[in-house]
Amino acid sequence: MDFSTRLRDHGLRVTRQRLAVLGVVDSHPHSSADAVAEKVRRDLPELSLQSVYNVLNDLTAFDLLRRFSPPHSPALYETRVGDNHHHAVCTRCGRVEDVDCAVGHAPCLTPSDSHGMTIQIADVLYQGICKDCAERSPGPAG
Amino acid sequence: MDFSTRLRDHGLRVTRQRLAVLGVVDSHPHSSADAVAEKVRRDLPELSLQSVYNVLNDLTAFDLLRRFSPPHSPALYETRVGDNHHHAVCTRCGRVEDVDCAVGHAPCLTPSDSHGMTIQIADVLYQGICKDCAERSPGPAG
DNA sequence: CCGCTTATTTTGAGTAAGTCAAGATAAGCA
DNA sequence: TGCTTATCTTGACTTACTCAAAATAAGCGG
Ligand SMILES: [Mn+2]
Ligand SMILES: [Mn+2]
Ligand SMILES: [Zn+2]
Ligand SMILES: [Zn+2]
Repeated sequence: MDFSTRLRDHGLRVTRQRLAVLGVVDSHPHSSADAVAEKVRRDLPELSLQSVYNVLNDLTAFDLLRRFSPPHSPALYETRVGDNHHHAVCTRCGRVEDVDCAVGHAPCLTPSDSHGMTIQIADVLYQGICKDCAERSPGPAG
Repeated sequence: MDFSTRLRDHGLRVTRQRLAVLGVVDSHPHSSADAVAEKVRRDLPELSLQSVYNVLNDLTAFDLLRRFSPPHSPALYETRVGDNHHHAVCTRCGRVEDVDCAVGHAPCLTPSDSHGMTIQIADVLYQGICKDCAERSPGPAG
């Protein structure tokens, strides 16, 4: 189902700004608001940064986008929603990779004890050193 | 082992500021920098917020503290390090609870495929509705 | 297609969280 | 006790993001 249809299905208006943001996030997963703005402006130079934030927030609320917040980084966005996949972040260069759920189907949604909380999302963030950074300087973490 | 010893073991100086911050974080796990500053100032009124950031950053780097960054929240700190435990955050009230690793001992450290990255930390962040918030208004997520 | 309604975007200001750098202070050692 | 330099404080600054009001334009009824 294309983005226009999905927007309409939620009662949201189909605007150039929303379609452009969705297109950029779709082709550049794990982009920050700034990065999205910069790329969208190649097609839509007059796009305001505020609109990028508006669009990202609205579409995240309606689950057309997914947001996650790695440490030392602005929030990142992707169109891959609903599959509870995880992320690995390189602590040296910030590189982000998708990681499928470790132990079969969404096991992370059933924690051993959650103090009576009803869990809806499990965001798993792996932190480590990516291959390139390890080759560049094989020392310990940093 | 007490905090002074652990500081010295890393070649770090033992200062009132560091001990006070460690004490507050220890008795108030999952505190933000602001919250730490406010509580430390009951004993050490002249403590600067910049020093709180300095101390939290330095001690996190030496693994005397652990930091994590829930969405829509400043970074939170705790003294419970090295056991790879996880966190559940209420999306309504922000409450944070510790959650032991779901599937035995640190399974989260071995993701199915990490694109060649050497994983060192797995931060699992469960998001949901806490018991109190659910009782207050039992509707769907918020 | 036209005009209306109101969601969306833009503009401009403002805030929260945290960093950077220079000088003052004090921890640890001789 | 005095020296060295890590640490702390002060003050300015940045980044990431929010808030509110005015301008624009999407979608609908005619
Ligand atoms: Mn992803
Ligand atoms: Mn904890
Ligand atoms: Zn890397
Ligand atoms: Zn709650």
